Amino acid sequence: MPATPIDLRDALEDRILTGHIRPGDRLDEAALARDFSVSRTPVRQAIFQLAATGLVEHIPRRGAFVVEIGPERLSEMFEVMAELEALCARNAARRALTDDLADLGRRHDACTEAAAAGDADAYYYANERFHAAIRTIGGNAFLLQEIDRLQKRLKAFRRIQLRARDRITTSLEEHERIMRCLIAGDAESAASEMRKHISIQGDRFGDLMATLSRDQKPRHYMKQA
Amino acid sequence: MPATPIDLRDALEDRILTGHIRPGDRLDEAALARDFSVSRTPVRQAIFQLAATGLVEHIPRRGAFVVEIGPERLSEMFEVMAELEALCARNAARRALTDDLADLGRRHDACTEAAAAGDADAYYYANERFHAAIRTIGGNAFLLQEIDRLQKRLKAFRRIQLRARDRITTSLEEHERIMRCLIAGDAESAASEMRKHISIQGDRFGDLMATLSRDQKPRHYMKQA
DNA sequence: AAGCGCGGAATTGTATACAAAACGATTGAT
DNA sequence: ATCAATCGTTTTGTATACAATTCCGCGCTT
Repeated sequence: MPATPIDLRDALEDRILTGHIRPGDRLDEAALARDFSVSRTPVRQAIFQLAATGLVEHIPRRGAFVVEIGPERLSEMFEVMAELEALCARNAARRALTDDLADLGRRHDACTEAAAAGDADAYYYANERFHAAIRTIGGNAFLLQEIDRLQKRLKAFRRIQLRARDRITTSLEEHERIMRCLIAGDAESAASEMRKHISIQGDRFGDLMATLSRDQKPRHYMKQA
Repeated sequence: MPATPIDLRDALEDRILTGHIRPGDRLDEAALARDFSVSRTPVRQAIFQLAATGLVEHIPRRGAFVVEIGPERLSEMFEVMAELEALCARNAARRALTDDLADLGRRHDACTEAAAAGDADAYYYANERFHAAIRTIGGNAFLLQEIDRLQKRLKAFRRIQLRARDRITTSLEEHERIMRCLIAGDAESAASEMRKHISIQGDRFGDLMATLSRDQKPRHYMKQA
């Protein structure tokens, strides 16, 4: 990538999301500037923007670091995510048209197929599409935007994917239940099922994190000099 | 304020939140730079940060504008806010210690007094403190952070306050109900009451907005040249 | 008179230069 | 030998200069 005149921010964000730059790493302005063949000025802009969204933490005269999220914070984020997705489901149950449900059904089928094939990657993708559909049907554009933002922040920590076979099976069952609620137009149940569905992922992820972080020592800066 | 070496961002944000700079206004880099007695560089940083949080919208070669939120978007934001506060309430119901409840009771009393005195400003403040307590008891730091961010974005449109007398009365009744749920440890009811409580505010605010916006014409830029 | 194009002024975006603060390491004292 | 202070280096933060684009108004054409 020789030059990125339009949106350097996305390029940097991408490096973080893809794990090229990892949590805890310092964002070296000069190095990034060289790397992207621009001056430090636009690099700093990008860094500050990412700091404002919460993806990186900027410490005034020390530098910017990709946020390191501990298990507790991660669990908190999943709790919020669960609530937001539950809201989508609640709205979707009320607002879904028959066409929407048909489309959703197709996406659910795709999940089923991926699960049957035991293709974890395919399931991951189909799962995303299933949830995306529900979010869209929910029809709250602002909510969608917030969910996207939160997803980005979580994605940085999704490098280690949940590929456990049994999880896919239960995940699919949960989708099944959610779908039934949506078809029935039962908003409260849809919300509650969705909340559970996401929470479980969060719990599992949290467990995994906790396990992995055991042999990772705290890496850098302290609050005060 | 002759100089703001540390955090210009907050100063700018404050100008927006206090209505000194209003929705739809363009943020003139040069003017702000003069105004704060700094160069354009830090001003631009601040603007970009605010853009990333969603308070201002930055259009590449056109400038930055304080976001103008229409009634629909506002309603969406309130819906999300209601859900987030409901989550706080749900957690608070589960996690509240007796000390927490005692403190909350005192804050509730403050609301009651303000309402009895018919002091809308005092009620507004006491109300804030009541909600803040519940959020804290909820104990999800990330959630708190998100709520703060959302509040800021809404506050820019709260210049016109809800001072209706009857609203205060019903608001107080709603607080009463929420408190009972919290004391009883009924998480689901607490969440649902809180959601209703916030939603109503949103609806009323939306109505007000819709009324006011009738004689305000669209002000600026269009998507494409 | 209305629409179009052209040119100057203003504004945004980027680069570079410089000031100030933090970091690291070497040196000196106890 | 350990700790502390100081000097040089590195890195962040700010200012300024300049390039590029957009905005705005003028005059021209039809």
